[in-house]
Amino acid sequence: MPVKRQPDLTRQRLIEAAFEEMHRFGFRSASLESILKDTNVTKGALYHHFRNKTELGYAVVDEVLKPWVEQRWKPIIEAENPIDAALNVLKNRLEETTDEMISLGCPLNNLCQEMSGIDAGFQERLNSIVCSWRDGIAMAMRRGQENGSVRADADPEGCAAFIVGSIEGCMGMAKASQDHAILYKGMTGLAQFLESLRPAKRTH
Amino acid sequence: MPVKRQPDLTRQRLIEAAFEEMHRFGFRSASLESILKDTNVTKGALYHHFRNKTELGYAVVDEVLKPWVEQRWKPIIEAENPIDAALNVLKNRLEETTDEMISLGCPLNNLCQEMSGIDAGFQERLNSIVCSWRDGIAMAMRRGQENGSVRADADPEGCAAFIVGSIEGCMGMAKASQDHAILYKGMTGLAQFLESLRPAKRTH
DNA sequence: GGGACTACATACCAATTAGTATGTATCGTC
DNA sequence: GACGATACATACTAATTGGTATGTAGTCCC
Repeated sequence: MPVKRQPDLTRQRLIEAAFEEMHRFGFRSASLESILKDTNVTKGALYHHFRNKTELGYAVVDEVLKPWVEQRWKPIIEAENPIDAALNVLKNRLEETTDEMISLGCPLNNLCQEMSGIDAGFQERLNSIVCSWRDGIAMAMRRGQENGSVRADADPEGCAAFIVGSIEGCMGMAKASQDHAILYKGMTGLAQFLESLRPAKRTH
Repeated sequence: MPVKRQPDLTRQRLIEAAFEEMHRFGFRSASLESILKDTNVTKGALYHHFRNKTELGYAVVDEVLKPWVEQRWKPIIEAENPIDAALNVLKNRLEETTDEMISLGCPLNNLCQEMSGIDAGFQERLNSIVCSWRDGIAMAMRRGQENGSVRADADPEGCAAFIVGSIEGCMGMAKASQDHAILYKGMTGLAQFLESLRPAKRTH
């Protein structure tokens, strides 16, 4: 006899479909009907699992977007030599960024730009993701300064804000131009900046 | 006898109100009714001046957003020493960026992130703005390389893409965090990058 | 001043939206 | 196996949306 009810799976399918729909159209233009169609779930089921559209959006951020972001930048945050790690991760991210991702943009940045100014619930959740990314980089830089892989006069918080900002920004400009090459050029500039954070060679 | 009809002014008021509404809520969530309410213009008048909502949006981009952006970065593009000019403009922009602007985000970036992936008309128009900004910076850098104010081994196109990306990105992250300080930190990082573009001091 | 064109104004429409009310089948538990 | 709670399914609603049809008054030109 086949299993007829799998509430956890139903819920999971809903937030994953919602993530895609939101990535494509943004939260406010995401259509619940469209999500239901994609998942073959009914409206009754959706409103059983989520109180309203906003709660569904929050669940997407907490349960899909957050791990998605964290997993992507973990290598930098855990690295001994953050500059090497960052350059390596940047290269990998650059290679695996599909044309579709360029066209749709970074799901994190998309939501930030759409919702941060108009919904406190989204703002808090998204900011917590951005903050832990930024703080992770700053921490890695301080560790790098301790072990000598990062120059001592660099400001970890400032650099972290700049790095995160330029990554999201270059991704966004690549989306604006619908051109992968813009991302490549931007990341080359970032690589140059990262190199400048290495300690100066011994002169004597 | 008072003037009863001022079609040009009516049109201007509409696109300016639409610019504000779009800045606040994005294009798709911008409500025509709300724009009409703000301007005391009727629907008939609006649809006399614009064929549909999309054409209104295009007019906003071409006639309000484009000059708004161009005027803001003109000093860099025209400068003899682009690095000095950029640092100066950055400082000014930073000072004049209000809390409301942080909260709502850059109107250019907002629209790019919302519309580039889903409407070719917006994409082309917005991209033309981004491109002329980026190209202007690249041109200024080449000029700087010729007159010796920018190091010769820098890649103008790459740097321009990085500079524009990081400005928009840091602005976006400040919006995400709803914190002016993030913009300040990011722009400090950018200033550091710009300094690294100066020619190395003669060691001879 | 009269006709024609422009610049509006009003009222309406169809589609889509998030959300709800209510009914029913399945599931775990005793 | 009964019973209560969970997990759905169906049908509907109210509000908002962009867009249109049609009417009217100002404006310009001869």
